[in-house]
Amino acid sequence: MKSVKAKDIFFDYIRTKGLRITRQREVIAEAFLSAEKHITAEDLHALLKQRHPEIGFATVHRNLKLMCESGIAEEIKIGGNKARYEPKIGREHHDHLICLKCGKFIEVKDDRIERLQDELAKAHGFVPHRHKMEIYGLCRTCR
Amino acid sequence: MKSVKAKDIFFDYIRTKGLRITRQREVIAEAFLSAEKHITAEDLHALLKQRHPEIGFATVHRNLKLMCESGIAEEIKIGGNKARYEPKIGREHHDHLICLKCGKFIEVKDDRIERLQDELAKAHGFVPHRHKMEIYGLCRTCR
DNA sequence: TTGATATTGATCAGCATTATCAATTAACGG
DNA sequence: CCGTTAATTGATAATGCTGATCAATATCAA
Repeated sequence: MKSVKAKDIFFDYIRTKGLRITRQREVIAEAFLSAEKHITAEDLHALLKQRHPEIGFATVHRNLKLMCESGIAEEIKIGGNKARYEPKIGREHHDHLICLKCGKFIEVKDDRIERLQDELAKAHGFVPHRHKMEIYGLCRTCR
Repeated sequence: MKSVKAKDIFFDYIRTKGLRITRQREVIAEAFLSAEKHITAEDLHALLKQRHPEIGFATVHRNLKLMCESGIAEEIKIGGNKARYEPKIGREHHDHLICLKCGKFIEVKDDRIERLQDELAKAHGFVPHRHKMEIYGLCRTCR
């Protein structure tokens, strides 16, 4: 199961770094991995508050960062808004279409674009590591 | 000359909106249009301080926003860092290659990618307005 | 020149995120 | 199982950037 694997990767990362596995880390990782995509630290904290009212916001924040470091999560920043996070394990890289009106996110990927992006970087002497592409417009229901 | 045209567009926009042309607006627009690309509000303010120590940071900030509204400037936000601004008039749309080590920006454009981005949006029922593409990697000198 | 009002500059307010710190708790060795 | 060490937590303060406020000033049409 995807979420189990991701949690294992996270915990392995923690152990490798000499850090510690805590009750909070388990709870936060589980909640994050089964939560809706593109969740904010605030929303994840609110979600956790239901069953674990003792977990503080700073801890949620710290652990989202740590999950990013470990490779199981990715931070997405759109415009100047607050950061959003999505699980990354077992999921392909993708980019986003963003509706200017309702704010909806759609995940997309086009292999031809990916290939051209690599070519473009190399043509300028760059060694590409990662990229970010956002297309803003009006979605089907808002246009 | 490019910068003259841009200033005219800016001032026309100001007049059309019933706003006023001030000494500060002139100075800020000139400095911005001849400054290095990708400048921050802070750096532009520091630059202006040399000859015009009376101009406040808030005014620089406000007028960069206003120049964006008028169409002669564009705001670029990379990651969660402070906003940067670049002149837009007489310049084509472009995207950025960003060096992960030295932070250098390179402007790039690929018509094939642009076309595919439009197709991609339309294929998902989106009406594309604008997009943003950043490729992170190591530049020629840093790799 | 005058009057109406936009602008300025200094400062304050808001926000998301990060740092701080005392108290707690995980992990390890014995 | 116990005790020690140091990472972690939770509350809160600090930071950094951007926007808002407001009295004083400057613009511009009449």
